[in-house]
Amino acid sequence: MNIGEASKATGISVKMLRYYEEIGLVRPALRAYSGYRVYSEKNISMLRFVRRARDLGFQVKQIASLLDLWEDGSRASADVKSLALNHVRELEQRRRELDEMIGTLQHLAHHCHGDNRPDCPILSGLSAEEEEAPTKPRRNKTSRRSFAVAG
Amino acid sequence: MNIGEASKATGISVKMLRYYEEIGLVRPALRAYSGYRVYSEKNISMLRFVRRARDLGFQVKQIASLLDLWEDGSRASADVKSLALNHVRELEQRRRELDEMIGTLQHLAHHCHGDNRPDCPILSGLSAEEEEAPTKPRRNKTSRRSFAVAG
DNA sequence: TGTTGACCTTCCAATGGCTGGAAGGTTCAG
DNA sequence: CTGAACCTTCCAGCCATTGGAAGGTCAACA
Repeated sequence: MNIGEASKATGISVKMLRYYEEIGLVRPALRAYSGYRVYSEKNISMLRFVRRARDLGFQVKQIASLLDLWEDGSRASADVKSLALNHVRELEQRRRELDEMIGTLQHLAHHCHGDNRPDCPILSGLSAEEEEAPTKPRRNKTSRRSFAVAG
Repeated sequence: MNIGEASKATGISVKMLRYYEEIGLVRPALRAYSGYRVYSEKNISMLRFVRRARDLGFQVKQIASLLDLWEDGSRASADVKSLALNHVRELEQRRRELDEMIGTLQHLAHHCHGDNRPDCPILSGLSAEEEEAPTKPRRNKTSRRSFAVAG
């Protein structure tokens, strides 16, 4: 199977197949005399595994770990589970952040007339000093403020 | 106010302040004789606006549009609202995708013993051919498959 | 047999939104 | 005057991916 067929079989683009090889996520494919990459059925199932993991939002490094476990017949399922659950926690964190954004925006939009007048609570909301309790701390090193106005 | 103070006042890193200027998201700051950037209170409130928009997940291009509207006294609030609601829809789409990932992973993890034996439904799940109805179509150009096994 | 045209190869560049670091200038307190 | 804490520019890298150029290979068909 050449790279185009492998792409169709796995749902990974040709570009990505080469990229995954380049970064060492998967072992280099064998080559035909022509220099073309040749994929075995085993390669294909590995790659499908990779794609499914990507679809679940795993990063390349995590997929590398998963692949190691996948290939390791003496793995402990606990290791896989912990990796998976850690990832779930990350996804849930991202979901919480999304939820907060959606909530805030919907709240702002709800109060916006949405007509041809310029008054807009969305824009005022975005201009607001700093509303409510800041849920996540600003990623600022220090929070002391010295508001000297430069001449 | 120099760039460090502006950073503290807005919650945008010094690097980002320079970057936003470079990509044209905000107008170049005035300069002192020394070459240092000098920020006015008006700059600061613009930048705060920018940060709040980023915190709500808007991309730089969208923030540029929002800034245009913000500065345009004759804007129609409908334009702002539509921009915001479009963004909400994107966020909701991302949340749906997250939900699906989380659901699938939790389902898999739930069936994994998580002990020191190697059997692991998570890994088998990731190896699975193609489970259920594919919710989103693969981003593959064609879906015909030709599984010729290369010699 | 030659010619398409669809493949394949490598390499280099760009995307977005940042962060880091080097090399050097400025400011300010001691 | 010295030193540190700023500031400046520029260049490079991160992640996962896409795009394109320049060129080699393969299969079908005239």
